[in-house]
Amino acid sequence: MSTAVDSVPEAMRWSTENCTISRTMEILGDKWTFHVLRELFVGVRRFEDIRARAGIPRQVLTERLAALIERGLIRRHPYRLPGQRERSEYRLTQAGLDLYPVLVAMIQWGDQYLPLDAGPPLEARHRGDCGARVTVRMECEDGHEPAPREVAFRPGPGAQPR
Amino acid sequence: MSTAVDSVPEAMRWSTENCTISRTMEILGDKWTFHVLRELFVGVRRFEDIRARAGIPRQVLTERLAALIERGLIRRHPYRLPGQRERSEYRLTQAGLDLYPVLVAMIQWGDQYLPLDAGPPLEARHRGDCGARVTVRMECEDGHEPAPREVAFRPGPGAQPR
DNA sequence: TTGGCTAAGTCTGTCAAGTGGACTTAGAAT
DNA sequence: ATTCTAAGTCCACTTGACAGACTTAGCCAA
Repeated sequence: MSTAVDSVPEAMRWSTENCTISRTMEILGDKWTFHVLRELFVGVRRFEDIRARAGIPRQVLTERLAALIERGLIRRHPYRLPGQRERSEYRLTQAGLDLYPVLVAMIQWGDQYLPLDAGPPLEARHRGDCGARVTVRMECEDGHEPAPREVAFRPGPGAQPR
Repeated sequence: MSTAVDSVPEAMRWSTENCTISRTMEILGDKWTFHVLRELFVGVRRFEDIRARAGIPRQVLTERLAALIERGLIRRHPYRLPGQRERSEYRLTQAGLDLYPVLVAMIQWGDQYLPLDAGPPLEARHRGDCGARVTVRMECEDGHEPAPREVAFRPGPGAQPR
């Protein structure tokens, strides 16, 4: 069934140049970067451990860690195993930790649309006594909880005409 | 300052094989796929419009659209401009729309850590009368709102030992 | 009925990036 | 001196991105 002509979508009038999603994806938008972040989020912090668990080529890992440091998402932290020289661990900074909602949202989506028979392999939980499962939800400033279809992206104050 | 040896992180005992983040990133984890999704989320649905706005090579766009269709995130929808033959638009399915929290979380992070002088170029808003800004927040099942440091990823029922 | 127009591809050669495997490095222990 | 290890570099190879030209299929005007 063919549709009547929609008017040109409003978004066509605005530039994609400075889009926040693009700029965020410049940093995260890479398969390996996400694998690295996952390892750091689950507490694996050493080069060799990350490499072996995530199956990343060394060169790529070196490059991605350097990029994440430069972007301020992680920092080096020296450690020393007994009988060995000092080495570096990589830890999330506050900026990195603040990606939690992104990762939790991804897990939530994946658990819904790519479920495993055995159940979710990874769960976000409230640390400490509480221990309850953590989810993300959308909420508007008036306190509603809009369903996906009730949400729309609109140009904000920083939008540039094309 | 070097640290005492941490015990081996618990995550090291579990496989990354079936990790939900990885499996989700198989689908989303690509710069261009995200650009395509952004266009669809802001309402740009036609091949040429997406290509031109996002600056995607045609071949790549063809390939990514096919992949998104196969994964069930988008579907083709025929349309007809006056005086032209029928063509296809691409629209988000429910599965695609349910990525809203992921995109909103990314925008929220980007607006915080990669801010523009002019303000956010893109805002998520509650459609219709409300029109208020939409954000995502983490919440645990006991009703707390944990800060990032209070959240932890733990192996769930589907976790596989290595 | 020919030729032009357009959106949506397809084709091609080039070049950058990812990849697996071997090699190197720097402290510490033997 | 030699060995060990985590971290990193080097190399050759292959895959994928890329820009630009070309193709296709309906519709229209002349």
